[in-house]
Amino acid sequence: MGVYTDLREKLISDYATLSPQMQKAARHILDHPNDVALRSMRALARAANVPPSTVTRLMAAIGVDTWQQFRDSYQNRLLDLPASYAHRARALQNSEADIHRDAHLLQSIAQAEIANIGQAFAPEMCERMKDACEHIARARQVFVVGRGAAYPAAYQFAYAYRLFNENGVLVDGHAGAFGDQLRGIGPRDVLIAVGARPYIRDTVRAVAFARKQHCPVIAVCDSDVAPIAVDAVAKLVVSDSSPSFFQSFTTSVSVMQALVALLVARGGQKVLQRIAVAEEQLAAFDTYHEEAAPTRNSRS
Amino acid sequence: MGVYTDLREKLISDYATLSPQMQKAARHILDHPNDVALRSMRALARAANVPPSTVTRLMAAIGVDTWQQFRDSYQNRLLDLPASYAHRARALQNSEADIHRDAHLLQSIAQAEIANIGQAFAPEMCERMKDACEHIARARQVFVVGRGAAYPAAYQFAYAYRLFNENGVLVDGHAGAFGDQLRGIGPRDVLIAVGARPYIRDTVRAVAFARKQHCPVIAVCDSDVAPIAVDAVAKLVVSDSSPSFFQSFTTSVSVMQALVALLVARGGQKVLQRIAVAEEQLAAFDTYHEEAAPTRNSRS
DNA sequence: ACTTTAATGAAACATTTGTTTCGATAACTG
DNA sequence: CAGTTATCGAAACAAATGTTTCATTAAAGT
Repeated sequence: MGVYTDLREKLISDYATLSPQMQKAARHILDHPNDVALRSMRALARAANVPPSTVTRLMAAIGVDTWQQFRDSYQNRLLDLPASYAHRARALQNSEADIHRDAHLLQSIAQAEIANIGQAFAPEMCERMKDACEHIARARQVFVVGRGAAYPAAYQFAYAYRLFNENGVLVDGHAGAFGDQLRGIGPRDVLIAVGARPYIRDTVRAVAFARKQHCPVIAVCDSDVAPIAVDAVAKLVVSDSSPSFFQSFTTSVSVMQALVALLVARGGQKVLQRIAVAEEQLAAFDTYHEEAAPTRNSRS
Repeated sequence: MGVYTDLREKLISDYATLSPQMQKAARHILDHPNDVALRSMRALARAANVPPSTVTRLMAAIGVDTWQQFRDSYQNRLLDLPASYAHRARALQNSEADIHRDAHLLQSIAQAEIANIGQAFAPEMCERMKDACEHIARARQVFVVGRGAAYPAAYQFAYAYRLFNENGVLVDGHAGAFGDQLRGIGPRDVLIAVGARPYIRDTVRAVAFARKQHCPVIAVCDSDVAPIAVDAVAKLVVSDSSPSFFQSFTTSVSVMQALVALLVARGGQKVLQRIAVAEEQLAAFDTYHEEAAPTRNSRS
């Protein structure tokens, strides 16, 4: 069981000295250790976008004679892990509390997240998501509102959406301009409102205002009868149950992301091109960090 | 096609009707399920003292088309993907594309989310989260930085953290004050940086600056060798793989939330009281919508 | 500028893989 | 008993795997 850690550590410590292509391979291995254990070397190379020879060379570079050796150590790691996620959590529940309380809490969180995702992507919800997309695709302007803990979900959608459409508005109420941003909202627009109990007044007001202007509302919330879901054309109900003290909006983020994915899939090639343009612009603005060129002369 | 529900059950129930040699193979499979997932069919046959053809025949006998299918289900069990999801997704893949393409996409997203959560909350990562909490709990000030798509994760943490501690700073670079917000950062503070490839320059710069000031860094990122993870005291690696076009930061949000939960658990009663106070304040500011009193005649 | 070196991907290579074929053997049936 | 069937394993097969080779290219050194 020590073999695995050694190889992984070696991969990390030697990373800087590796050639660019080997870095690509090493990185994929570090990020997808299970691929090493379960898939073939060639399959891994394909996934990493690297010729098979590079992987072989990488083995030599980190002092491993053969891919089989490397793979074995990763398989052992898999075998050391308790078999099942559910089993893991259950086992922890039965163990002494003090040392494992943290671990138990984390496992509970993970379990809750998975359960929430499962509910949010149940068949009926998927149908509702598709309906929601129809409305969004037809809309003149797409407003998104989410305050407090729900803000990340709203932001996430607005950020991604703006990469391929210019008619998205994140109603974030900066500088108190909460009302301003909704000015002009009407029947041909759509408002996506994110919130869960306790509902934040601003969000409820925004929904009420939109409804009064006959603007269709898509509600991402915790109940079919949530105040922001009344008369909504699509109610995307996400469970926010969490063992932690706070309500969990992570599932809302997932749902918002799924909406974006649906829109992109619907938009086809044209949307992809727009995204490419947006990315170019970001690169031109020097937004992204250029990865360090592999230090050639810094080898040990 | 057909009975994917549980191949192991099928093996057990049909065991009596199988030919002696097939029973030998079946028995070995039942006794050594991991061999199915990790080793080759021929290797398994050797271990079971059976010619390869027997295994192939066994597959046909239990109604499985190909060894690959069989092996996949055992690999999934190892990876602990909830079976229902894997199967649902696979079933949809085989269905007519046009109507179900959206459904398939959504199922893939759900599946990916669950897999990502599973990885992020693997035992080793849980250890790292606990380490990270130690640093946060000791810190004089807690800085959080995340730009672009990673912003929701950073925001989520800052928002929740501020409910029970006043030493949290969300480095969001509003009004270009990106540098200002990091002024005074030092060895007794901690910087939590969230980001994935492509890394946004601001985030990388923030990390570099913090490191120069000898401030410990907690990196929530997509790789052990991410630029923002260099020399980090805790590297929380979250996979951002997603079938959608965009990288998925939902797992990062989950991890950030888990950090908060750990901190709250660690803080005990005192923290809970502070949260109660914070909520009272919010209520006093009229932040929350008062739910309509259940109208008497609107019984469910 | 030229030489030397390192890096890279395509192709070739020998194995190994999962599957199929086919003759041999055993078991059962009439 | 003969004849049919079911079972089995060796061999053949195409497809894949992991590795090595080699020519080409890009970078460093002189």
